[in-house]
Amino acid sequence: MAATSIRDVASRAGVSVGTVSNVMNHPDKVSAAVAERVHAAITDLGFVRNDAARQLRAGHSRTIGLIVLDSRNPFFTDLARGAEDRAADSGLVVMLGNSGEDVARESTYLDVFEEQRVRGVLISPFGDVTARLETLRQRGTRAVLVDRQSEDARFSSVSVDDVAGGSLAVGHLIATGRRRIAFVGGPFEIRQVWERRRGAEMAVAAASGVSLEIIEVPALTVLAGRSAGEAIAARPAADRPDAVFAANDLVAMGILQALTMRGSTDISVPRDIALVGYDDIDFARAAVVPLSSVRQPSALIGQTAVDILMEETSDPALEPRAVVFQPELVVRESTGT
Amino acid sequence: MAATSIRDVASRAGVSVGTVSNVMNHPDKVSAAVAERVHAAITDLGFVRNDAARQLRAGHSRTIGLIVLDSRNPFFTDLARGAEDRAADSGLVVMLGNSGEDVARESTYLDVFEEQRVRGVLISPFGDVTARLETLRQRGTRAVLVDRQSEDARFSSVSVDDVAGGSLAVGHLIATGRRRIAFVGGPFEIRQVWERRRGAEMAVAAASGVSLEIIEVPALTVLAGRSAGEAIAARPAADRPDAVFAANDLVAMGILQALTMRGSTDISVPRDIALVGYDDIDFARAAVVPLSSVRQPSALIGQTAVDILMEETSDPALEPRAVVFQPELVVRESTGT
DNA sequence: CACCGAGTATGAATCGTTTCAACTCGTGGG
DNA sequence: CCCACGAGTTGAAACGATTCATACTCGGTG
Repeated sequence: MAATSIRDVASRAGVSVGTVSNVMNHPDKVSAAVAERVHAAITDLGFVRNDAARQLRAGHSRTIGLIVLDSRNPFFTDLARGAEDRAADSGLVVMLGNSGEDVARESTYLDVFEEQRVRGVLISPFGDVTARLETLRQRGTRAVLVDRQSEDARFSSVSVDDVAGGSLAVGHLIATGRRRIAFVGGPFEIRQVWERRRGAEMAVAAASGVSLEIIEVPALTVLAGRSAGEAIAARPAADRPDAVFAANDLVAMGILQALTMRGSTDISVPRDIALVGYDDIDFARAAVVPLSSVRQPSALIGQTAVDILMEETSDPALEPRAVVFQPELVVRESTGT
Repeated sequence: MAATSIRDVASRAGVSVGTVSNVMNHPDKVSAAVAERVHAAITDLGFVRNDAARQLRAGHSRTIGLIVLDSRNPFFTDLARGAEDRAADSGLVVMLGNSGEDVARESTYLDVFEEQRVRGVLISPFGDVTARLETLRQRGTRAVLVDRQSEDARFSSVSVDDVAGGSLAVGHLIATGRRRIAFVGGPFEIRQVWERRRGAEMAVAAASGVSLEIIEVPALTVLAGRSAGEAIAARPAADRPDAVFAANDLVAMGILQALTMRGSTDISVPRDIALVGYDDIDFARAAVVPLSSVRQPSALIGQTAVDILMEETSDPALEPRAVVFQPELVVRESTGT
């Protein structure tokens, strides 16, 4: 509770508080001898700058807020990692908030981040937050959407073309001879889910004799995937799809577990049902049946988002811009032979 | 850039700043009529409290710092999730820092968190941080170790008995008839790794005719595991261990990938090599061969750590205490028939 | 010898909130 | 009719770092 302040340092070093501040923030304005003495005083007293005071004066903090849909999804931890690394380059820290696909939590995090006067917010939105982000901006806090484009281009965004990804996945299934395809995903309020589905529908429409069944799940989790997989396995063989495109890898792995773990009925992946996931998380390749998946440059998304945020905060007049990466199909055994 | 302050709110509501503050922090001290007017003014002006100013006055912030060894390891994201949830109950936010098994980053995060005057630090230490944490405490910032016990009981900790876990894993391997066991893990500066190894050694010592080989890896990652697995697979069959205990599930999954993916040599898990991991992450059960693992109550660790931190900050005189959970073996196919 | 300017150092003002002692005012008891 | 009391309200002080106009110091120049 010593609570040594800059004033204590000043008096011990025999200089004024302004000088101490200069030593720390504008070393060029200070003579070597004085700097030396001040540094000695700082270490002697174990002085640690109070960031709250600094930021009160500065008007903004040294942190970036990041809100993700699911902090347990490796895709988002990779994204966060990318953001964190890039932020560190600018001496910033990332505060990670997990909305868990819950509008209340999402909103709470926005509140907290605004009270903290974060440098900016990176958000993978769940609810309809455009209005909220608009008022945020009016009050001086920028936001960049991650993993999703701003529908009306009012905010910068870094995303991946999910429609293309969906087409890629289902196009591949069709090319390998599948005809009764199921899309497993949800909730559809998540735009990414919706767009992957749209991509799937486009691929189906472009082929002939191919059907697409939509199986909605309540969340993009392994558990939800397992339930969906069990439901599929419980059907008579003739009613089952011969291929499944899951909205992300967690769901895909849940489905895979359900299909492969039931001892009695023998459903083989990929023989009976081919399976494609989305995100290409590290664990996908280590799955029971190594999972084909649509790869997104997760860390790069986080890095780019931070870059854009830094540009925008240094020049607030900048027009919002949308960076869109292209996804890439990774074929493994779950759709192979 | 409106930067509406509490003063603006006060003048618009026709009251003093003290009253506005009371409306927000001590509603009981304020008449209903005035509270009403103040709330109206707040919404009219879109006032958002400046947390920096609040915390400057209060002397501490509303955040908790958490430093983990590897933010990509599901064990730690689960732990973080537990901490985050519990913190939210007290209106706090968790700042997540990833040391990535790097002393410099770890130290930087400690610096940043101290400047931010966080409520407390939860840390899964990598380097030798006791001295550092000691000075932190002297200056008023408490720390709680997570996933590791404080050797000299100077800090509270929430951990799991890693020696017991190691014994559990290797005991199980021995009980199922394995005799040439390998422990794959590292770096040994990570105490958890060291203790799991110790547990393994104890189990081996308690049996007869069982050997334990130590294979060191540079990090607890899938990649490191894969290299180790490849090295094992490259040996002549007679030189290979008949069981492997991996220091965590990431390493185990890497090993599994290496053993199962090489087309030529046919090594079967568990027939030729049984495999046990550690942490029982969600993905372990979905692995190529569902992975036996030692389960830790990850989220509970995070929750408990926050609880302890809250207790200690509200009563700084409290003696440090160590909560130790017991691990649990989960048997799946990788060590089964 | 007075004056200049570059190079340094000073310290009061400032950021926005919370706290707290002091004040106001209406009410009920004596 | 006065006083004491309590509930409600006020406004200035404090938190600690940064900024910036001001002041000081010296060596050099006209």
